[in-house]
Amino acid sequence: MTETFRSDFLRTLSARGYLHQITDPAALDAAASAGVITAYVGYDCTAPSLHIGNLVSIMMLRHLQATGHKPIVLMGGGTTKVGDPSGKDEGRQLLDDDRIAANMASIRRIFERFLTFGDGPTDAIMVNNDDWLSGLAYIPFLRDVGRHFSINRMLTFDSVRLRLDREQPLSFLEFNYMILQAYDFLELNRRHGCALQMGGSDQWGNIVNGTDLIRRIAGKDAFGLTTPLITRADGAKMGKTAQGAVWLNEDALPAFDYWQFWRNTHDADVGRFLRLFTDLPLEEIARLESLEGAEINHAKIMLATEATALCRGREAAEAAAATAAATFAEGGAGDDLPSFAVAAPVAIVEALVGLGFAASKGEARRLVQQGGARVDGEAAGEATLVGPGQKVSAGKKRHGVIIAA
RNA sequence: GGAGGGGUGGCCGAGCGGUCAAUGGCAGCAGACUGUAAAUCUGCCGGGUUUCACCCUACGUUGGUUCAAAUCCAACCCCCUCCA
Repeated sequence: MTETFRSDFLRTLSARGYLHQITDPAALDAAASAGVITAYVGYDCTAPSLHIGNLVSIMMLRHLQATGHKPIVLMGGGTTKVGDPSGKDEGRQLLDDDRIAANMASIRRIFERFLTFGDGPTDAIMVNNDDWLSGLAYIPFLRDVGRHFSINRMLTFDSVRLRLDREQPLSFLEFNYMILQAYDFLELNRRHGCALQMGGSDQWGNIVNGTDLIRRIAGKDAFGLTTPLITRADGAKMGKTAQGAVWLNEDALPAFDYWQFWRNTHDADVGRFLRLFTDLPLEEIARLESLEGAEINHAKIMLATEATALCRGREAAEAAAATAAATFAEGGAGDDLPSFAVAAPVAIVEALVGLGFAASKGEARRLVQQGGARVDGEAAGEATLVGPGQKVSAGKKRHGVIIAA
């Protein structure tokens, strides 16, 4: 996607590496140049927090708003009840309504960090597709919407075809997901004049279904845009750590850990991630990216602090950066480190488990035996006791402090 | 419906009566080297404990044979291939 765009919006997305496919690039560019366009991204409510994998699209909404357009955050309260079959071999476990509502409430908060909500023309709004999906009447829906979908064609979409090719079961419930998502787009087009749906490349099929449906029923043009799948330089899927997903919510992942995730980015990914996940100007990124050797650590610190500031606030980001500096550069301990409260000194093994650095005492013992456990920087033996005020480290990257109960 | 093959630790994949908590690879953890990077090398990698040992839980499910089963038998569940 290297063509030159006239609109700020597409120029920005293009320059920062967000573009994978666009249904009609020239027409979308013209529309974005001519006036305010309204665009949406849909989010599942399958977990209490979104994770790094959703961040690309969130940043895209941010750039959309920054370049003078209107973002809609669509919460998939209704579609989550169905489950997107894309890219999965097995049907997703169905969540009950309470769970979905709780997840949605928890997810909402993160968007306020990235977008400005309100009633103005380019203020972001948040809507829940359960509002229109749950009340749908089956027969009218089939007659109005269902008639526009060709089974023959749906069977050719990756999300469906891959399942069928592998002879994995695909329930009728899941088969309907793409129809509902297309209908969402139509509904948003009607209600809010939404003309663009964005998403990850795995959503292409679903998105195209939506633009087609709008053309057929409303007789209007609508656009779709997808981002590339973001992988790490070593090919691994991004955002997976040993502990699991990298969550955006503070209660699911402390700011310090979030900061550390970005700080540990591979050299080869730094430039790309700075463009995608921070607001830093491109010239500055080019400069940071050109640093070599140990110098590139400055770029990583910028990446970590800027990315954390967006998601958790500037204050939390600075605090995390300060903790990292105190802990790693000065060998001390920062305020953001995990802590474990004890009433009296305990065995090193207890402390390692208590701090969450080992899943079992056996694992903790192994850590000690291999010389990976340290107390205040000194290698610890199995007999070592630790008490309040001491710093306990597991390996070089995990540090915690013992506090008084 | 008939014939055959298969279900093993987070994943892939050996084992096919004792020496099996189960070869190997991936992932993960630690150590060395570094720059809190990558690559590389080394060690660890079910749980527990009073750790060179012992105990518990594990090889689809449930029973059985045996001093002894992931390995043999039966039934059941699920998956794959071919035939109808």
